[in-house]
Amino acid sequence: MIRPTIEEVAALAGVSRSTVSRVVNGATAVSPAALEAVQRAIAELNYAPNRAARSLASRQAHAIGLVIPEDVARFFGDPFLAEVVTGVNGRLADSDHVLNLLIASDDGDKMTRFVRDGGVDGAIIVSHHTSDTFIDRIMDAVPVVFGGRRADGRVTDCVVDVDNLQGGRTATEHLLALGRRRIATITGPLTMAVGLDRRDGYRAALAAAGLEPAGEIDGDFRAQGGADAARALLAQPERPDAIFAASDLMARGALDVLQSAGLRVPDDVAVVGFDDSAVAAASALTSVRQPMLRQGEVLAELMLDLLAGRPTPALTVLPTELIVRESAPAL
Amino acid sequence: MIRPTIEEVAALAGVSRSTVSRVVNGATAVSPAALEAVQRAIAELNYAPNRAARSLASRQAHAIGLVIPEDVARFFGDPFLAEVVTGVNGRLADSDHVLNLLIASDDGDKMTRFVRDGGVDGAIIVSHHTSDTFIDRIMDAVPVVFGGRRADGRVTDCVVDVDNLQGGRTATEHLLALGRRRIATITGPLTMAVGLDRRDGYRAALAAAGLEPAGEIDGDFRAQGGADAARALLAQPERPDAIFAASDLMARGALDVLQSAGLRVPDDVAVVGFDDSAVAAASALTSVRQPMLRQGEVLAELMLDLLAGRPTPALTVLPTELIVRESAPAL
DNA sequence: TTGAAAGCGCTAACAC
DNA sequence: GTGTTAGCGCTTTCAA
Repeated sequence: MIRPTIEEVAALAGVSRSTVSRVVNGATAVSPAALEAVQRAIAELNYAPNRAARSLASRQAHAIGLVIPEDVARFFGDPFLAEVVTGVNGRLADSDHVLNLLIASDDGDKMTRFVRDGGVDGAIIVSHHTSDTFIDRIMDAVPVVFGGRRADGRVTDCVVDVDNLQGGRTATEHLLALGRRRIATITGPLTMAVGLDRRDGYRAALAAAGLEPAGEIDGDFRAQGGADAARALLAQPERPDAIFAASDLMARGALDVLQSAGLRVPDDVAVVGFDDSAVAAASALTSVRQPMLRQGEVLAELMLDLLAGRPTPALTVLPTELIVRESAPAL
Repeated sequence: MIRPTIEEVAALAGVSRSTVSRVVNGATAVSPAALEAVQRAIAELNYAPNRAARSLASRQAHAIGLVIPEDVARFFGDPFLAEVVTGVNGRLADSDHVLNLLIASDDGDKMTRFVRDGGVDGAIIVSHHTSDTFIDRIMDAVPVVFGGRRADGRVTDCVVDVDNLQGGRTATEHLLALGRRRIATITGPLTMAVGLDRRDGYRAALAAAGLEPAGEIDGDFRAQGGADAARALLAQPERPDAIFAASDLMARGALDVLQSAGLRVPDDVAVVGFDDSAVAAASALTSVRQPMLRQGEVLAELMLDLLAGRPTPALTVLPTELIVRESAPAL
């Protein structure tokens, strides 16, 4: 498998290397005749430009990195993130950038160096925490697009967020409309903006109704965390009559615990989740739907815009929608 | 953020570029004095070699790709794969290769081209199906290491497998020892060697006991698939008294269905899963443990060996172990 | 042990 | 529209 060089293509097509290069890079000014000759030669030789050479000369990697936080298992277990990645990948499919999922390893900063040394042209960061130290180091090397605001309030160029505040509020209002008065919440990590926002939406709705939270416990977005949190909630002196969990996975964990405790859902405890992922449908869970795939697509789109020097909005907020199912049915 | 070049480092250290290059690439023959001067200069300038230039000159990407099958959601949802990736990443941490997770998109072959154009030095392929067309195309471009045999029986250089046959057999024998006689299985995809092997182990154990399978249904490794399969099993004229599911996720899905159907586990139906992932522990599920992290580490290790030209075994088989919990307790 | 010199395969001015 | 000419920043013989 010897790869042909641009030189050979040029020779076969009877043109210069420059012309071949022009064709390869979306010919702006090439005669139809030359264009065709080159395309034919490329096809015949099965030519593909050498990435390293191209990067070196053009100072572009033609690759976009999507940074996966160190805790790979958590990232992989999250249906929301899977959808986001799918969206990003889909949008990038017909660009000439490849997607590289990069793991943010702690040790020696490998990922950071890769990014800084020109491994990618830009980075998409999702599922980030206040404790992530790599963010600043890659931000001053390449353009970065964030899925979700930075929880520490740092300013960033470009973020795609979901209206988590409204989502938390809607979920809680639904529970209130159902007549529930002892509403608890299982939050996401409070080191993440999503975690904070959903909780704040919950608080806002309760406050508007003149009620106090009936319990706020961090469930870390995972099923196990949700189960643990639910147990803690049940151990409280006054049992909640409703739970708003900031992710479907946590809601699902809570559902298991409620069931084991012999409590009926929604009769004894109504439950609302967040994401409207496959788990929600499978568990008849009322959930706040967020456009996961779309978020990925927008993230990719913005990155492409940024790289092309097109103007981009600093903040894009995507809407949420309450999907009502049996765990907290309509009145 | 202007990156210093090797030239500047050389100047500061008072040596030639060649010497700096030698130091950067694991100095084979550099005087202690030069070595130190260079190291000091590198530190002072915060120098890191330009990836593209390095790749171009050395014809090495210093990167290893781990190919993620198109169906991102399935890959991400699988705790086994998350562990494997963690293992690979961990082993690669102190090598000078970065790990790139690459998504095998269908359209236009983006990932394949990336690999063939020198984007990575080698590829690790896990979770592959007989229908995957990209495999052959990357195999003739770079060294490839497989997690799991190819289900179509094609010969490959280097595969790391788990003793799935034995695992399936052990699980089934345990159920037999419990006195179960109508044992059904929920298989993984039969387009994957793991799927086939675990089922064959199950069959072998039954055959040895002179029994027939009480049902074999494909559950695709996911919770939803496991639930659907369990429903199909319950719809059969004779209800199974035990189920061996080829993954914990499927076992978990089955557990839910059994519970909804008012059946007691293990009294009415005993259940054994596979993976011994977090779900198993959380659900008190008896499961066949496979060394997931270790598999990732071995995969990475072999790739590194391959790239270094060291001899590598064509097949490495890792052992499994039955972990007994309440869903199929010890006698 | 070290340096000089010749590229790696491509892009990007610049001239034609 | 097209070719010529320089490099991009590094590795790597080859001599010294």
